[in-house]
Amino acid sequence: MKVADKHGRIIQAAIKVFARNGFFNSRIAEIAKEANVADGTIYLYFNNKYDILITIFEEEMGKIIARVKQEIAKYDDPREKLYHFALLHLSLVEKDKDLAELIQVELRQSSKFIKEYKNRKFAEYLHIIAQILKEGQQQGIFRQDVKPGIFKRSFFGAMDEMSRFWVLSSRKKYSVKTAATQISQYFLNGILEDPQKPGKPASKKKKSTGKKKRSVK
Amino acid sequence: MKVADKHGRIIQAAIKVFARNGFFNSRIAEIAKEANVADGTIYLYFNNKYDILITIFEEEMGKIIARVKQEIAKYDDPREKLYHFALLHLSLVEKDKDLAELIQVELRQSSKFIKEYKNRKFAEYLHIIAQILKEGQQQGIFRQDVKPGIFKRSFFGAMDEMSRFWVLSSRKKYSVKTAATQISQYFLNGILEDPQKPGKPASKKKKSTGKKKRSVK
Amino acid sequence: MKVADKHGRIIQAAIKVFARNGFFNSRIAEIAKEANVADGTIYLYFNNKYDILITIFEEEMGKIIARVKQEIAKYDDPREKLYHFALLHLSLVEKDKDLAELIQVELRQSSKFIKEYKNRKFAEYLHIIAQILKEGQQQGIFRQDVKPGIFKRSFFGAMDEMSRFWVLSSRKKYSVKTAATQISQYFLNGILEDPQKPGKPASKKKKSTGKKKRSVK
Amino acid sequence: MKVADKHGRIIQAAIKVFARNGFFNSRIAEIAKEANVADGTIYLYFNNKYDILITIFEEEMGKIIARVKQEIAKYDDPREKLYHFALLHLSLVEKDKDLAELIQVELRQSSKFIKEYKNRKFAEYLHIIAQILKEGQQQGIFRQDVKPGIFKRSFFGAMDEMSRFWVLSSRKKYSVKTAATQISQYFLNGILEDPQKPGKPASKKKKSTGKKKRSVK
DNA sequence: GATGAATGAGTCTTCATTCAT
DNA sequence: GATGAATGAAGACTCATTCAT
Repeated sequence: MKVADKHGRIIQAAIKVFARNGFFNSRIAEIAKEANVADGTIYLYFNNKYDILITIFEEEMGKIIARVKQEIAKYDDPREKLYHFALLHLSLVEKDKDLAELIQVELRQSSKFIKEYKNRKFAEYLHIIAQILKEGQQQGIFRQDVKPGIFKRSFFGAMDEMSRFWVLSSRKKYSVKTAATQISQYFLNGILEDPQKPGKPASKKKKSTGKKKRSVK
Repeated sequence: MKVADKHGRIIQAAIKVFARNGFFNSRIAEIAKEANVADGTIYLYFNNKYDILITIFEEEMGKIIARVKQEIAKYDDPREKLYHFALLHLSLVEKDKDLAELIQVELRQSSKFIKEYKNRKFAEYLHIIAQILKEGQQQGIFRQDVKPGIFKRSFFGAMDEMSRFWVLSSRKKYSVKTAATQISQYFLNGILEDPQKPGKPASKKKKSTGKKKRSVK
Repeated sequence: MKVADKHGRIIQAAIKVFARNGFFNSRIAEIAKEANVADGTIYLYFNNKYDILITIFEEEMGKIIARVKQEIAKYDDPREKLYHFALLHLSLVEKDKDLAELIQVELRQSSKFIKEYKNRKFAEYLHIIAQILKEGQQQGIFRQDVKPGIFKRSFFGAMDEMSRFWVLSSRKKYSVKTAATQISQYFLNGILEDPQKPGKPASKKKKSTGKKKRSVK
Repeated sequence: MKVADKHGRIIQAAIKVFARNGFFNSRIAEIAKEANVADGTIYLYFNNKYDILITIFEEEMGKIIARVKQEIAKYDDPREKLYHFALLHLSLVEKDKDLAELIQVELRQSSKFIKEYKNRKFAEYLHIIAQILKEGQQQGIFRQDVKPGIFKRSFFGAMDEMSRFWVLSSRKKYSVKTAATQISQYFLNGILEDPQKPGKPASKKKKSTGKKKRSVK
């Protein structure tokens, strides 16, 4: 396995190198060295530098999606599903920071330089979140006015930004569990102390009301 | 003013060009052409290509931060502040897509190739969110167990992912107002139909119940 | 025989591939594929890429020379020999265009990149023409002042340029017989209507005669 | 002129280098060095390596064609024209061997690797010869059955092969004048001692006739 | 200050050749 | 002998940066 599977070795090397330097600042020669193959060997397995990046995305995202689907299938309750989605997502990020960084930082901008590339895997990943939401809506657990298209992006974005923080700062102030719990709490219960109060009060400008509702601070 | 302010013209040209091609696929010559100056002139105003990017970030983020601070200062209620933060953020994205894209896609990875650059402006931006939260917590409006470090990133991440969708897809399924409303709703009230129910039920595996599809809580 | 004779198969494949792409734009891999052998197998039969080219030349030119010698030996009259030389030369070109093209286009410049290679076969081919001429001169058929060194190249060049036309244009405006007849006519009789008139009149500048358009001779 | 005119300097350098090594074995770096410019500078004047070759051909052939047309316009007599065409052609070859070699050896095979390139200049050059012939035919000087399409290629081929000999061997056994005279003689008068005899005798096989016409050698 | 022609370091990619199987 | 995966040297071309004008 170490000797053979050049494809896998190159992929792993590329993940490391791309994560370290960024795609554009990575050299094929560096990947080759990291993978212990000759420069030219890389071109026996990939068409070009971009192709390596795309392949990483397709293959690794494929694995992640399968893993996540399998995980949330364990739970019935959409609330549970959402929480475990977050937990697993953040765990995977923690486990393979290089890959996480790559997906977050490099593949996001892939649309910029690979016009043809449609990020189907990413759409598929987001779709899982939307499905959980819809399930909950059908069961009457989640509010009907929540728009899946906005929710899936918000939820993913929340986790993702948290991940970026971990990935880039290389120190981790909060545990995966804490982060997953907090984030799912935000989305499930909101952050209001007393949920009976409306989340967004009728727009009332600071200066418009003479009888100040309360003095901030 | 248009003719004289070379610095500004170069910055604007660079925003356009970087947004169009990405930083690494943008050419100094293209920026120069767009700005109607000679290639060499750019080096009278900036040290190098990276410097243009950093300057864009510093200057434009500075403006945005000032703008946001001024906006939320209009409101007393932290809930209002949060909503208007989201509304303004998304409006700014909509108004200047090039800049938004640049900040989202390119500057995120600036740490990759500009090791010395610490993204203070971005931290400052996130800090505003944390401040709103803390304010609400002090007023007893927001729950005390919400961690500012996680919340600020989650909230920002939610908006940001939504923005990316707009910026990259160039079609806009939802209005700015809808998105801002939805997102602040998620974070303030959560998405539960009946907020009395706890957001995260005691962990209960699917397989545990054979018959009933599921009993929520 | 087809299966066994790898040498021959490689040669034939190389002729095809070289003719199609030119020597420098041909790939060993392509020749190997065309010959239905592995890339490495080629190096069991040839030292390197150049060696294939040289071998083609040596072997194929050898066959051609033998064929031509045998053909002209059938005729006594040097005039006949010359005509049949042309006829056979052009017929061979027509029959194997790939080989003809290769010899014409690629092997001509072989001296450029294979310093050691002296084109003996080609010299031998030209020599046949010179021999015919000398024979005719000894018989008093051909003029004594015709220089074999110039004649052999002129005659060959005439046929060769005609061949190149056929080979490169892939359409054939004139038949082999017509071309061979015309060319040998040019060299044997010249193109003058009245051979009594000298071919090259005493140099007389245009401007010398004001009225009469010109007086030949 | 030495300092400026980079275009011209690069062209001259390329002619030298291409002639020395052949197109495919020439390095851009070598041309740059020869021209005393940086590698990159070449790309300010030419699109790519092929473009240099094509430009050489177009520009230099253009000059040659103009020169030749001007020269033969001095003479009225088609026979004179033909002779002076040959004389000038060979003189030009002698004067700039590098260019001559380039045109002969490299540009001939240009069709192989530059599919789009149509060799119009070369066609134009050949056309001049055909025009001389037609002129002579109209004046009743040249035989009517001579086909311009064959004649122009034969005449050019004769000169060209002679040139190649000079160019490649770098020694010159015959003077330009001798060669020009001989070649035009061949084509105008043929090589027969007694032009009254038919150039091509009725096909008569060696062995078919018992009374040998003559014993060869 | 402004220009833009010139520079040349840097890298992806190709492909003839090798060699373990 | 035959294979074809692996090698790695080599080169066309790009483009950020400089500097003479």
